[in-house]
Amino acid sequence: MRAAAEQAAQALRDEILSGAIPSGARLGEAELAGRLSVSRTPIREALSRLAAEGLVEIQPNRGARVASWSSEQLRDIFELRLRLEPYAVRQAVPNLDAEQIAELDELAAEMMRVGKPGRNQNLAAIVELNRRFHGLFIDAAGSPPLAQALRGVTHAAVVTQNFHDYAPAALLRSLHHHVEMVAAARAGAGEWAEAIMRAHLYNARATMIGHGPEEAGAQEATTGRGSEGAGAQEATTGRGSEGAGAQEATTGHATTMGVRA
Amino acid sequence: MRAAAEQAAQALRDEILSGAIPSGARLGEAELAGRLSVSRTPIREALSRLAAEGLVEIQPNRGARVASWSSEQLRDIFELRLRLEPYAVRQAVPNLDAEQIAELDELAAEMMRVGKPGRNQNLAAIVELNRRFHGLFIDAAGSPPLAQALRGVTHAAVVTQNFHDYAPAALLRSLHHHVEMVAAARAGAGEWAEAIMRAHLYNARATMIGHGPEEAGAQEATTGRGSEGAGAQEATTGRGSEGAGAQEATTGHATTMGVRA
DNA sequence: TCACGAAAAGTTGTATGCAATCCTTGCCAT
DNA sequence: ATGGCAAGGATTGCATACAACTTTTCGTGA
Repeated sequence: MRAAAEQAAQALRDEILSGAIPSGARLGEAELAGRLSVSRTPIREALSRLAAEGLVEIQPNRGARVASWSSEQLRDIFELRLRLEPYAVRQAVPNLDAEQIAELDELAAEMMRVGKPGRNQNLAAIVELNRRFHGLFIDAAGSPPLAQALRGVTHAAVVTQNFHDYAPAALLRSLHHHVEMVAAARAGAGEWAEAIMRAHLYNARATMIGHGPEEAGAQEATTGRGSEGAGAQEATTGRGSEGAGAQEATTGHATTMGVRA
Repeated sequence: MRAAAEQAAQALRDEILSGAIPSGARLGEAELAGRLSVSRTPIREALSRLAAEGLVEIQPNRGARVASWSSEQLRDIFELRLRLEPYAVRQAVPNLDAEQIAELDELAAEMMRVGKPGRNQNLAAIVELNRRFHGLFIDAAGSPPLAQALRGVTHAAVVTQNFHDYAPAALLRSLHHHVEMVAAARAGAGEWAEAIMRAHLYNARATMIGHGPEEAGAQEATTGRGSEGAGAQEATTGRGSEGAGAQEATTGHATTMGVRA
């Protein structure tokens, strides 16, 4: 897979993560092919890749849609992140060189800048910055299997984590966590960074899906629980999508994207 | 993706997991297409899927190979499994119904049968049984994100875990773990099952890659560590592969498959 | 003899055409 | 009026043809 397919995948990734294409929206192959000026073949390739990353869901003979997550799945995702990401950060800290720490510093600072309440608060920009921030730590952990396991859920969660639902106080906490994490990394204190990451995730989870692990009364007697069948229940989110006018959609931030129920 | 592609993916998965196709072997699209009697298109689709699962590695413009893991990656994989799979088992236990427990029982018993030392010890069969055993627990945990994260590493590890390297005593321990896990599940004792799974993984890791976490002296100053570039360093494992004579290869168990360095 | 380079063969990447499946719309019977 | 059914349209899945890249091989010159 190269040039066309990779490019198409990246374009779609950006559009999805930025919210230009709302979650649940249908992704017709012909439409995408026309819009991105490539054939359907690389489009299919790209959709496969994004499906593997968890960004889109493919149903046989029925096309692809932008993925969406139930609040239950969201709980699962955070449970997973809590189990892996603090560990990843601890492993990463000793591996970080000066350049990487500088980049983390820059990212954290930039997020503080664009996230500061008031006008010209650019929440959409945070999504991408945040993704790079977490991604840098994950890569630096130096464990490809760990990175692969986390990629999907950070993508997924980050998309959902559209920061629009953040209460101002929680958002500020989150941004300060980033800064503190950089400080911990610079000090070479892996366990410090790990602790902050854990707090970071708890904070995010609390705003995302009511707080607490809800450990008790969790099973609620869902008998078999048929593995993982496609659970996209008619999420046809607007978007008439006549002609090739997808440009102006880029500006509109989706408000409650990702969360299904 | 359906019929042809799914079928091709399953066929390749089986051949890889059973060891019929040795790790590191090249997977030419044309050859596979001819052998499985489908076009190259579904083959590419299948390879993409398997790459997402971590079973094959794709290098742009250079084709696909059966994945192989360095002993360092193997350590990473077990670190990941240790972090996720015991938890998965604990979550799964309350969800298991009688039928599933019966199936687990059957699988554990069957593994004891075919794994018992002596002649007609069928090690190849254990790989598949073991995969189903672990997979059943993982699915029953009821967390699609968790399942996806684990799928890759259990696949990978199970492939490597070809049981040929097991010392007889370690293999027996492993088989007894399965039986005990079923007992714990039947008793509804999630924490018991969790503990056994943890021991199970430690035991596997010890035979796989020298024991111990090797926590100290782990960083060994690998400076940048360029994210995740393709690190398949000429693993051209024999297999002249003239003509379409891939049938007889099905019988030969690869002896030290998966482990690269 | 070795190194460098170019051509050729083989393989992957992309585009397009056709077949199969699914969804929609309209009609008919109850 | 509502439910079921069939035909049409639209979309996905697969196959094949062509283009681009990579690797190998053979030849030439130092």
